[in-house]
Amino acid sequence: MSPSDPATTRTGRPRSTAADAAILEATRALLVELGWSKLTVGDVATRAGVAKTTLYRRWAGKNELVVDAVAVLFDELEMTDRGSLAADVQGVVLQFAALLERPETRTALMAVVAESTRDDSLRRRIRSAIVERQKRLVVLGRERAQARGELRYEDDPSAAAHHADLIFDVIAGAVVHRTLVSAEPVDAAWASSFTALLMLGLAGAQDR
Amino acid sequence: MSPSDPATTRTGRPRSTAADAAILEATRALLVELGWSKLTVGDVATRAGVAKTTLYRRWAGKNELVVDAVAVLFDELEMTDRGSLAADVQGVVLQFAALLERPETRTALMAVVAESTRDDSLRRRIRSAIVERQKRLVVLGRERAQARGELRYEDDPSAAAHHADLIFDVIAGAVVHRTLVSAEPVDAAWASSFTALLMLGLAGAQDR
DNA sequence: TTCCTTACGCTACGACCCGTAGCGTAACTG
DNA sequence: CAGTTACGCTACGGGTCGTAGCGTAAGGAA
Repeated sequence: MSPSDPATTRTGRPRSTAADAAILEATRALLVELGWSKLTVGDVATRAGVAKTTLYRRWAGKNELVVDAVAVLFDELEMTDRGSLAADVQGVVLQFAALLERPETRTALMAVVAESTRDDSLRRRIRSAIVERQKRLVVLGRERAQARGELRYEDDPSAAAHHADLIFDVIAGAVVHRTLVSAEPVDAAWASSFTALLMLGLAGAQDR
Repeated sequence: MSPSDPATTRTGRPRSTAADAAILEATRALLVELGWSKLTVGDVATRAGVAKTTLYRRWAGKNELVVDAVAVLFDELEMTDRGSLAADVQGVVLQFAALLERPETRTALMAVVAESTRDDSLRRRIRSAIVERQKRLVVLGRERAQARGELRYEDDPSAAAHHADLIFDVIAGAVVHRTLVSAEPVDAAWASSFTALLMLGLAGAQDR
């Protein structure tokens, strides 16, 4: 996470971990105040009480900085066992939606994804810092459902991985699209309808 | 679409519709070559063979310009009747995925959505120019499925609209997320798995 | 035709942001 | 203590933005 890892730096003055924290904190604050497009690296450095050169020693630019600044927010996501697959899905949907309600993530998430379409290293950074964190919840929820007998265990491990990826894209994609593209709230009612659709399918969801 | 609408301009020299077309075409070409972040308004004007001031007379800035330039690509989307709801879903998924494979849309779509989180007028422009165009397909597919007897007719028109919105967010969201966030291809196999999930639900999709 | 109005191409401009270089100083190591 | 790296600061060239001002071009109205 923080670029000041003493494992690589043996001698000389060590990187200030306080500067790391101040920079990331300032980045989040300015994302709230200004949004992605008006955020400048110089502003972040000033707000953090740090020289611009200090910031550039740690991050290559705005993209990488914002990814790291926002990534920690995804640690809030957790998968409490709610007793059934449907309840777990609904819970994770509402948690993820709450995260996307925050102005930092709202303005930053799609922006860095857009940038990543032309920058492979940025895409990998997003994957490891953000995407994998969310996907863990899906894998965990699936395992719980299998233990409950709500879902079958897959024989083929490759098919199981593909299935988990599919579920992940459907859940995360629907919430993101609803929030940022359709720009309508993910409330309990929507989460309930979505969960029903996911559990029962198009035809089945109409008959509940 | 094109900002040169003679309805408002009565007297004086009319706007050049050729300039409109050249600007939008140049925008798409430079989106392919440079991507969203490195695209500059000055470059577009030069490529279009037009003065920068001419461009600014028509569009407020990069955001609005790119939305209009990309919007026409969504006219390609069409809903041919494939005989069943599942086939229609799979068809529309593959069509939308093909659109997202194009470098113009790939780099531009999420970027303007990200911008729109802080710009209401841009959000409305995206909605009318892009989102509504896609949503029509969902509404049409639903009506066909109802006519076939695959889906029930809803009594409450408000519930029907919510249901269509939900389906739209699920389909479009999953395809976008798979393509741009997970950065993996939407091929026939994925489309088939997704369609099965949407038709049968989580448990049902495992038993096909 | 002659006027009036608006669009066009061109140039120039201040403002802003980027990313880096160079310097003297600070902090930690052997 | 000497060696090494980080820090704050200043300054800079390069690029983009969005606008103003000019003379000219292309239509409509008297």
